[in-house]
Amino acid sequence: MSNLPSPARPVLVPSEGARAILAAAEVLFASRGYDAVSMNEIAQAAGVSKANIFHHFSNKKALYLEVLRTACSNDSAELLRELEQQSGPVIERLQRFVAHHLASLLRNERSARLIQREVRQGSDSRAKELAQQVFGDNFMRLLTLIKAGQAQGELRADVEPALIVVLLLAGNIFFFDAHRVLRHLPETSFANDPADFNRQAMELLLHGIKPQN
Amino acid sequence: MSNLPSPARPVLVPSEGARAILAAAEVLFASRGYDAVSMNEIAQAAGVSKANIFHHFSNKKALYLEVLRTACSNDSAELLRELEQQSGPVIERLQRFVAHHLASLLRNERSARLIQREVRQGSDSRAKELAQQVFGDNFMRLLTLIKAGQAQGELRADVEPALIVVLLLAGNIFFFDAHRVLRHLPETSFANDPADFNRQAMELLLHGIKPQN
DNA sequence: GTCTATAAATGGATAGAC
DNA sequence: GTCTATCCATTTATAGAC
Repeated sequence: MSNLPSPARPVLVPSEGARAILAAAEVLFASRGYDAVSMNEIAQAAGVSKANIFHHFSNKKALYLEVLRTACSNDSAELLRELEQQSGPVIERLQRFVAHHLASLLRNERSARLIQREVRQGSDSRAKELAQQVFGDNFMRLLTLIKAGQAQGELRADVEPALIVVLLLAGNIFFFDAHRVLRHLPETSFANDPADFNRQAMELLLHGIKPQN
Repeated sequence: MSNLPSPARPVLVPSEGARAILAAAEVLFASRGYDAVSMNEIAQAAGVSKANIFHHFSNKKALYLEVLRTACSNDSAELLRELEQQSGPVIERLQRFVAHHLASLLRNERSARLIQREVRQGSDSRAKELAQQVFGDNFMRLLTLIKAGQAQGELRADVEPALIVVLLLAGNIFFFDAHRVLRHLPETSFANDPADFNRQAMELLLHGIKPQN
């Protein structure tokens, strides 16, 4: 996969056929990955001819990148909005964000899977692109939120803020990835209840697993 | 993908050619996934003819499952050994395990990626198989370790033990998946130093991110 | 924009000699 | 066990009519 399409590109309004193709492709690419899905299959799912796909998209890779691009911008925009509209104590804001983030992952499962695939198997230059164009804004906003909490004494000041961000996200993403497997392991009732997982994980992260003296 | 091969299967010693094929296939499947890799490619990488692969393995899926099976048993065995040889205070044992686990993920990057792919895109019945046959033992051992810590007062008793296990693993797996991307985000010096990440993350998980009053 | 028909290449898998 | 040669289905992509 080559570069992520530049955001300053002229975005034409897609025709009805094109939208049907994009929607069908998103479902298929997300659930089985780029290589396992054929253009034939996409055409059938979209209810158009295979040649019609090549009329709207120059080749398979271009179609995939278009699917990926819209997934990225949708998800990213949604989370950014959430982060901006926040108010109140930092801890509560973090709690709301984390809950919203996990719910958003589960609700937009397809986009999330697409993006994660890129994170994991993309090249090094692609990792940089993703960091800057997709995750950069959200990450920095979380960072400043946490620094604000530290400045006000709501959070410990002797911890790297980025580490807190990472642990918050790690829990959510692990839950998203693994809850199907977790359910089959012992004593994991929370695996069926994302909100409950969020509550317990946040409580744990706030107070630690050591008894308070 | 059908069932994981039964562990009680008669394991014949593989010939030299078969081992070369398995090794080449592991590299390719791990880095690009099942569908993106062709038998032609594997043959070239292994330095044998394509027909020879079909002599040793009945078809592509069988080859893939064999690769996966050895990856699972190797990784799982290594971690089980680590957990069994442990002694000392529970917190220190957890710390050693977590460090060992992350190092093992990074060292055996290929096996880890193969197994993770199965966790993420496998069917529901496959998720159950993985939970029981691959992760079950390690998970339960960690569980009893944490319960021991709670019983002795080393750890808070009012937290679900499985949740602690999940958060420990989540940090490691997130680091493993995302450190390439993390490196390009601001203030993430720990992204280049797994041991440092482990230290800081464990400290945070032990004491929490709230100031101790 | 949409289609049918077809090209050109590659995919997994087999036959049969050595 | 290993090879060359081949089969056949499927793949991406194009040509050209409507």
